Amino acid sequence: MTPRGRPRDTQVDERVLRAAAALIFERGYAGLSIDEVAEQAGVAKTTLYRRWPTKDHLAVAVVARLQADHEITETGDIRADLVDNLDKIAAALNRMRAAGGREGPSAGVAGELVAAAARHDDIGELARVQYAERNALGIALIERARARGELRADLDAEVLFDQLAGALYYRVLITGEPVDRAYAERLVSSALEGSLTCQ
Amino acid sequence: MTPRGRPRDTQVDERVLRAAAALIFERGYAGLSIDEVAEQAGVAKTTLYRRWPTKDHLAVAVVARLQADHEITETGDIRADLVDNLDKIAAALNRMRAAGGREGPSAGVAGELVAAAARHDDIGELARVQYAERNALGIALIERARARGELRADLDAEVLFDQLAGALYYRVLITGEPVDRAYAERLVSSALEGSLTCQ
DNA sequence: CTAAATACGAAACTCGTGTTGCGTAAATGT
DNA sequence: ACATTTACGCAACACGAGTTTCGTATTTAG
Repeated sequence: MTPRGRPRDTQVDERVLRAAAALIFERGYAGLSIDEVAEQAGVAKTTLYRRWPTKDHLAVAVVARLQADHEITETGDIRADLVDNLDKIAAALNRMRAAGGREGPSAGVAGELVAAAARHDDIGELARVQYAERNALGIALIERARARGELRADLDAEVLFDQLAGALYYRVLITGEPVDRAYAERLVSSALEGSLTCQ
Repeated sequence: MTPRGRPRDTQVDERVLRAAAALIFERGYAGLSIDEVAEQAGVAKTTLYRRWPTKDHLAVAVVARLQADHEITETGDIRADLVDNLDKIAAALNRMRAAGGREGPSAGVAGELVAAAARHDDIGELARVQYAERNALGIALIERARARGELRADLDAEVLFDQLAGALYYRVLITGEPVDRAYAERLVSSALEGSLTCQ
């Protein structure tokens, strides 16, 4: 069941993604020019647009290749497991934030990707599926700790994970504050131990 | 100390912002065309660019006018106070999300504004100051509840507020899930009560 | 009244994204 | 072989953001 016409040149994808990655990580999202990518990849612009219909789609493809979806580690200690997985999320966010040689509090490429998902339904749908999968893994991790008796029985696992991951994204995208392992530890402590005086 | 030359026509700001607001709320961010705004406002494009140097700046000005910064209410019951203030944040997010007649899980204009803050340092700086003020109000609210003895003494107020606000932004910008008062209540319950089995 | 300073308006311009039309290349089915 | 289908490359194009140039209008300083 090979398709009818001339097959696509598989080298095109590789060369374009490589050139685009070089540009986006050197000059940032605004410095990523489609014409320049096409030229550096030695490919016609029309060929490029056949694969990625907009600059946003191309940028998402570039970043997606580099975010090797991190494996979830599980030691059996929920505190350590949560810190570890949040730290991996934070690392991925920091990589995107730093693209383009940026330093300050700006969200960098991470902010552009949020807009890309808001602009194009297909990108948004794809991203939400990925996030849903990651959320499900985190929730499952929490549920298993609850089954072991580490966590309280009436816990809201979905909300708990939103609180943890959400705080990281909030700082990177909104307030511009740094996120690192130390922050992940504060976060997990606060969420697990609660804030009410002892009941 | 009036400045030297011809004074600016104050009607220009009003007419431009009104025209831009109409366009952005009817057609969304992509449907906001500078040429069209200038035409509908009866103003030359150069005049418009003298006030707002980019489309992003204009869009931020439009949205900023509509987000009458909500007053913080305080009843003395920290649970009710947090739910109330989170609900106001959620309402503002939902307004931005719905601009342009959008319905689905997309972040809508909210996503574009995140990117605008990432692209332009001055917008980012302005936004971060606003967020810092709002965070400070939330943290102060929490601190007063702690002083009253409602909350535990060793609590991390900064992280607690990140958890609450962050979960809202996470759902709107990232996972696309809805945020409403019911969710705010789940959120506050989870954060206040913690997740560990009783210590 | 005159000069300097600033604002407004109109038109032409640059630049980047994305599209279109057309000629050519490489595969399949009969 | 030959028609069909799809991919590639090239050039021209449409469109919107943002800039530049220049003429005109309105204000203050002297």
